[in-house]
Formats: sequence, structure tokens, C-alpha cells
Amino acid sequence: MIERPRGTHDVLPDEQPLWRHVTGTAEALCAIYGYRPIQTPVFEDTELFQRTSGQGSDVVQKEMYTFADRSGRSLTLRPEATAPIARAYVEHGMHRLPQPVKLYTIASCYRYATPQRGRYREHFQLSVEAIGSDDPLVDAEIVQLYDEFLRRLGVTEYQLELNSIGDRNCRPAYVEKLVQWLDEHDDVLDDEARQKRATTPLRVFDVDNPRVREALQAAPKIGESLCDECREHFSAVRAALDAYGVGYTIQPTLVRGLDYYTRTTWEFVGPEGGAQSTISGGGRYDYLVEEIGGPPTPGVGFGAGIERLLLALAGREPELTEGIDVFFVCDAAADRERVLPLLAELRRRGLKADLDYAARSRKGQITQAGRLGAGWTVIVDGAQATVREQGKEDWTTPLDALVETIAG
RNA sequence: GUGGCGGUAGCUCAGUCGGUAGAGCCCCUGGUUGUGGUCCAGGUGGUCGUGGGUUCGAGUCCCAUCCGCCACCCCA
Repeated sequence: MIERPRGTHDVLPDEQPLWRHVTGTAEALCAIYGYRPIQTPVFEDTELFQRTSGQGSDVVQKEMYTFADRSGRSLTLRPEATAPIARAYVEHGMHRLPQPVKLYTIASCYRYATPQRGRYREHFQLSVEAIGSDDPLVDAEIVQLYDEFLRRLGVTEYQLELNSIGDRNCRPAYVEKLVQWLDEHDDVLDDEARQKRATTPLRVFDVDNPRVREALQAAPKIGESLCDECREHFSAVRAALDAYGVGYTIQPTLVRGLDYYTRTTWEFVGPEGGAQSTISGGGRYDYLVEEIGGPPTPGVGFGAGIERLLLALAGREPELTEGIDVFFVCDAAADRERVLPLLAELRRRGLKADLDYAARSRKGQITQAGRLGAGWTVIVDGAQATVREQGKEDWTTPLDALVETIAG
């Protein structure tokens, strides 16, 4: 048997109502906040992700689905949706539109990682982006949008972690300062920490060794080294979140995995999913558009995993019923034929109507009607019909009058 | 990519010491029952993940591999 590729999953009909509830809620909310939908290709020029995510990032190092097409071009299935949207912004000259340009998409993303619950090689992300403004109120708006999204879905147990990682003015100096501190305290480091010092210094705070973590408490933190502009920006973001009533905790060591982030960064952490409990992550990316070849343009946005949100939603799913209106039960072949024009007319009027195609017995057909949640079960007998209407006594009618009685 | 655990019917699982494959649910049929619910009886459904090996004989033991789950890495 041919099975689905590793790390992918089918979304079956039974799961569709919940999926549509989630994506529909996202779309409705984005519309209310003034974000407009956009779609970009599933694959992009490989260079787009190499340049923006950073050569040292895990995504570029080991997780991209990269292939050569028949002409030898290197293409990559998108591992995330922000860079493609920024690319579309530049390519279509959206910097001439009134700023900021507020966009969102619900897109499949692809990462070659070892799959487990909440981590897939193909997954879906809601990606919301505001490009063209460095106003801290935009950061706050977009964070509050996701917070409101969770509220609407009934997810209550989550945490928002917030940080600022500075910009090109203050971050390089901070990294230098941090590396210098690490050099001076080399004796308290372990191999993992030394490794990170060499590749991704900001990540040394993630090391496992508790002894090293303890020692790192004394190391300089980015928050103390922000330039005045970044400091003011961050405090304005926090003030706006306070005004919105969005709770958060400052996480001074929160660093994101992609190189393009600047200033504000955040993660929403949900209650489920074990090690994969991050349900949304985002931040500001003030040099991304420029990196792609557009004019210097600030931006801010987030990606939110749909599958992980569903995990966080487990046990709180709303009742989503999708019963049909009319089901015809026929014993004789002649009755089935007699019913066809009624079936067409009911459907023409927008009612969900159906009949048996599995050669079931009368009892089986009535059972099927019940399974489908039929509002009216019409048991046909020649030109007459007995109708079982939910919550009422059975009644009889000539078939000729059925449509008018039900739909008229 | 590394390590640990697992894979038997559509689903949830049992399967003893190696001896010809089981249950419940679901589905279909018949009966009971003044609603499609309940109850009773019967039936369909299997490459025991896959491929090798050991053996007279493998769901069971060994090896490899695929897939899932957990941890690490990292993320959504």
C-alpha cells in the first residue's frame, strides 16, 4: 500500500468543521483588524530563504526541502511564510501603497525535521504581517490580534513571552560584549556553551547544564544594552499591550531562530504539545524588505501553527453539527425514480437532501437518515409518504405536496 | 540527525512455552420495540507494518527497514 509521506497528515472530513472554524475565525478577525489576504507560491527561489533566515539558522542548515527543477534552478518549498510575503511586497511595489500594508495568509509550510506530535514536515501557518511602519502600536496590535484569536477560540491557558533583541545599532555591540564576557568566563562554560559562543552567541542562554545557566545569570543581557531608540520602542510596545490588557512576561533570553528579527520578539506558549508547546512566534523585522532588494522598510508579524493550536484546543472544541435536511427512504425502484425530481427541487432551494445508494434495507435507510441527522426522513410508498420530522409526530402527505410543505 | 518505546480487522486492543487469527466498537442483514433510540441473533472484514533469517513450524525468536510516539536539537 502507498502511504502518505512521513510527517504529513490528511485532514479528514470529520476534522474539517473544526479546521474551518479555526481558519474562518482567523480570517474574520484579520478582516476586522484590516489585514488583507494574500497567497504566494508553495516554492520560491532558494536564495530567498538562505538570505533572510540566515546561513547559520537550523532551517537553512538542515530543514529545507530544496530541489532543482528541470532547468537546473534551485527551488525550495517555503519553510515559513513571512519572507515570501515580504518578497511579494517588494516585487509588486507595495511600498507605493498607503503604509503600513497589512497582510495575512494561511499557508502550508515545509521543514525536513524528525516528526512527532505537533511537529510535521508539512504544517499550516497563519501568518500575519504589517509592513511599512515602525510604530510600536503596530507591534502591539498584531500581538493583541493573536491574543484575541485565542480568546475567541476559547483557549485560555497560555503565556506570552516578550523580549527586544535590539537593532543593527545596538545588537552587534551587545553580541561583542557578550562574547567578551564568555571569553573571560570560559572556565564556567561547557562544550555546548562554547559551541554556541562560536556560532550563535545569543543562544548560550539556552544551554541545558544548570551549573552553566547559573553562571550565565551574571552575563550581560540584551535588555541592558539596547540603544535609546530600541529601549523607547520596547517600552512603548509594552505600554500599548498594557493598554490593551494583554498580559505578558519579559523573557530577556528569548531569541528567535531566524536572522531577520529585530527589536520586538515574542512567543505564545500553549498548555499542550510537550516540547512543541510554542503555538505562535513572531517579531519585528526592520531590515527584511531591504535584504530582499526593496527600499528600507520596517515590518512586524508572526507565524502561528494551526496544528499546534488544535492541540491547545483539545477538549475545548465547540459543538459543530452538520446534519442534512431531508433523507428519502425508498423500498421500490419505482419510488426512487419518483423521488428524483423532488430531490432536485429541494436542492435547488438550498436544502441538503439525499437518498440511499448502498442498497440498504428500509431499516438500514432509516438508520442512515438518523446518522446523517436528517431533519425530515421521508419514507416513500408510491405517491404517498410518511414523514418523520425531528421532535414531532409522524405525518403523511402526498409526494406532490412534499416540497411545498417542507420548503415552501 | 542521535537515543528510547511501540506497530495484530476501519477504530481500541488481547494473543500463554514458537503449533493453522481473537474480542469490543463500527458496518451489513434479520428479529424485538409506537420514531432514527434500546435489546437479541447472525454476517462481512486480516499480506499480524515491510523484507530477510532461525525452525518441521514464526503474530511470537534474530537482523534490517519503514512508520508512529517520547526525549534531545530546534521550532510553528
